[in-house]
Amino acid sequence: MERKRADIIADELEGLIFDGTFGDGQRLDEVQLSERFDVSRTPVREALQRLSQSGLVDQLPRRGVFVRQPGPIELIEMFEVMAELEATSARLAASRMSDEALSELRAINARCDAAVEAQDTDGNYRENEQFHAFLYQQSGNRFLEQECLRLQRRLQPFRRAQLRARGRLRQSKVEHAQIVAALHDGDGDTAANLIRAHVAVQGEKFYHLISSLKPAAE
Amino acid sequence: MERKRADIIADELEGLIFDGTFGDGQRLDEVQLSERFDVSRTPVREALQRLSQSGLVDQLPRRGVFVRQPGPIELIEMFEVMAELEATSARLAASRMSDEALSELRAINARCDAAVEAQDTDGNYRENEQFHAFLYQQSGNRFLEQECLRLQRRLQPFRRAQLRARGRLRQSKVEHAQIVAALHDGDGDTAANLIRAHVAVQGEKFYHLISSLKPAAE
DNA sequence: ACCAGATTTCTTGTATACAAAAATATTGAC
DNA sequence: GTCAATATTTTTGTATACAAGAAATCTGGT
Repeated sequence: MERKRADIIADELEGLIFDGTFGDGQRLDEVQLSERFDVSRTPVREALQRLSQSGLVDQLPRRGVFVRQPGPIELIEMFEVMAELEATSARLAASRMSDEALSELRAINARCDAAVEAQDTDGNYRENEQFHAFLYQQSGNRFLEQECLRLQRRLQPFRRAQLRARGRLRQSKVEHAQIVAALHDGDGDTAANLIRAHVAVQGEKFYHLISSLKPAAE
Repeated sequence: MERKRADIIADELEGLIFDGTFGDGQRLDEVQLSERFDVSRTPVREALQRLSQSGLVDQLPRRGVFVRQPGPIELIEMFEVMAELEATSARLAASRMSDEALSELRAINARCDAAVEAQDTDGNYRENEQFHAFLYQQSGNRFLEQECLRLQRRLQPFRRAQLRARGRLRQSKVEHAQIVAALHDGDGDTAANLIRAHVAVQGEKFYHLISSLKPAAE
């Protein structure tokens, strides 16, 4: 059993916001939700508070909570920050990671490549996440690791959306290989620059994706 | 009136944790706190949840919440991340900030220097915070700005503690001047490196401060 | 018909009541 | 006296009840 009802509800709501079931600006009614999840308002309120702190909803006092989907500009900004945090991870990892860790990274990357070859989108996504998470860990800075994971989680749905962009997978594979090489050489600055570009490009791709869709939506 | 009781309590508790009234590992009893603030358990619980998300307390299911003061290692880690985020701010600001903004920055820095000369510790602290906050803003990345402010707030009590270190103020003044100069030149990389060192040194100073105190405490 | 003020309804924020789980105390066997 | 099993107490998590603020509706005047 997961810890508390409030936590389950928070995760559930997070998913519903991520997958767009609750659109931007939509009000989340406490009683409606409590009926939906068949609990009282108390755990629902706790869950909503959590989402509010995560920035997924805005909580206006005495007014209610409203879904707050990041717009294209904010997304670019978030990817920009993510790129910097990951770059820092890589730079630190380059000087701190052991030979065993490097082997482990290669192994993860190999699984990632294999998934690409097998057209296994889900598998590739998982291993790719692993690749990045492993780098956070190897930065040797636990706090940095936590912050990276937090932001990665937040950007997850958007990453996933643009993963299908044509040719992105091949390109990503090449970039990963370059990153591993830089880490092998202990060249922190190169690794940092590579990762920065690798992550930032996702934000840009997503931006273009959005822009091309926006006119159609109106 | 501040938004809700829960918010007031959260801020109050935050202060009590920051100033050390509640030490590391101490359990925060819901009923005790509700009596102390003369409210029911409900707003207290909401406040505790907020602190839990901010990382100021650990919340063990069905066990209670416990104060979680960062140890020296974690502090260094946090300062390291802060340094990177600020470095990014500076780098972006160097290419994005206008001439008017640069003037404004100079003005803030002048007030900061004046406070140093006047031995006005509090004033200097405020203006110094302003200086940094202004740079976050000038990064042109709102998300980055928010993240910087969040972490700055978290590290506030520790910054303050080591601010009195002998000669630090003078040194800090010089560093600020260098940073302004780099921004004037639009030299983002130099500005980033300067800021990174400027912030990271605080973490190191604090580490040494702690280390020298630790033996005495035992 | 339209607007201002009052009234009602609805929703959030807080208090209290209850349930379940963990910590503590108690009792009994060896 | 010590340990273990059980009973009691505490404390957290959840449900419900109540209060107060905001939105919506109604009413009367122009």
